[in-house]
Amino acid sequence: MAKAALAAKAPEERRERILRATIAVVRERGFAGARVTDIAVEAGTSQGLVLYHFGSLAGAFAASLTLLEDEFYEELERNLSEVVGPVPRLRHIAELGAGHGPAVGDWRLWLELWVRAIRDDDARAARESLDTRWRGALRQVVDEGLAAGVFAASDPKASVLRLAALMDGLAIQLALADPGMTTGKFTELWWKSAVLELGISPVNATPGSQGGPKKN
Amino acid sequence: MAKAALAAKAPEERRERILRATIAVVRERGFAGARVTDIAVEAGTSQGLVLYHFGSLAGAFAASLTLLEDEFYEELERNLSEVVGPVPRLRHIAELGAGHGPAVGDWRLWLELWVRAIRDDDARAARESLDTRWRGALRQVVDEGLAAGVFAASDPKASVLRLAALMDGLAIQLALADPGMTTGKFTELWWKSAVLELGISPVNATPGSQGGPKKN
DNA sequence: GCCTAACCTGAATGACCGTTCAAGAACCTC
DNA sequence: GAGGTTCTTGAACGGTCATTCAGGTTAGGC
Repeated sequence: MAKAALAAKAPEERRERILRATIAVVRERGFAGARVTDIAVEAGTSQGLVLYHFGSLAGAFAASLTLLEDEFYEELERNLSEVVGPVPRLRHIAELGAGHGPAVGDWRLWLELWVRAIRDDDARAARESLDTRWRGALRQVVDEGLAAGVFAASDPKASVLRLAALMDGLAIQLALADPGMTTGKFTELWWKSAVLELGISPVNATPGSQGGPKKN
Repeated sequence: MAKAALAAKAPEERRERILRATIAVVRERGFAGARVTDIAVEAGTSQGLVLYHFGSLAGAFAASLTLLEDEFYEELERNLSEVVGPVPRLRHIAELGAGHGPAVGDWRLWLELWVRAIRDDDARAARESLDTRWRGALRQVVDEGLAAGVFAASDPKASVLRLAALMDGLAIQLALADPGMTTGKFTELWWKSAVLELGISPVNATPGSQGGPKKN
């Protein structure tokens, strides 16, 4: 019985292991450089199995995207639930981009996804969904702050769009290790914009005011 | 004599034609999908010649990047010189991203370059140089406005960084045809940020105040 | 008008890599 | 525990390129 249960799970576990391997390889080599063999080796199985489960390399890519989506969402939720109150949450978001959390902070993977989304429908859908969720989370924090009276925004939707886009733009420079861009700068540049955009008062805007002691 | 001059130029012209073809093909199919044959066909020559001039496909990519750089810079200069005064110039920049000018507005090509820059040194250098120039141009406009007293910025460098990054971030959505993102929205979202970031007074901030009649 | 060097071509080469396949292992059902 | 289904493997296949090459063409120097 125990053996049976274990066995029943094994194929499913293997499948997932392959999906994770796919993501890892894409992260490492990009979509363009990811080979079936790389994935098989990374997952500790054979090429054959990768194709057995997903039909083709493209199939493996597509399937790995939905895993990515799920994990991104889950991690985002977990991350934001750690912190309470609109200002600290927003600050937390500012710091999220700087590399907290493997899925969220993985900007190079994001770049890969964007480019793939130009020509691949699965990637396009995944990226769109990911982005929508991400903006939704940001929007939620903004609404909280608005309701609490600590944020002010005449057009919250536009503000969210801008803040999300700014983060992507800064992320490019972080991902490409632009000289002069660091995680610290990333956080502060974005935070300053958020303060400006949402009319956060200087009293609340100090990073140290609600978080632990921090030196940026 | 005339014949000689023409002949002397022919190989060089062909070379350049190949470089332009390379850019065109990358734009169309991406770096990952660009084949030597595609380039040869696009340029109206043979595969052999592409390799003869550039040694390898990667060589053709690299060489085409420097052409891209030059043309980008040239076009940027030309574009900005068309308009006089800091506010109209900044407004012009806001509209630049929305597709004016083939090199500047070509956001998909930009995405391709970013991803290639993750792993290719030539692309990395090209992208960095391109970005530096771009930020420099923006910085120049900002400084003009500061000197004229129509802009206010406590940290111009940071403002430029943010405005440049915001444009990249918005560009991603434009490039990927995100539902709800249009060239008009792109321009207005960026412009609003610029107004906020640079403390442009509402009197100056109205798009129509210095340009032709416009409805956004 | 030859000679040499630069240009140019497209067919041949060979490596790489996705996919197929034949065979076997594992395991569930009855 | 026999039969059948699901999983798993790795070798073999075949197609797709980048690159090489052998052989032209062109043109400028002499």
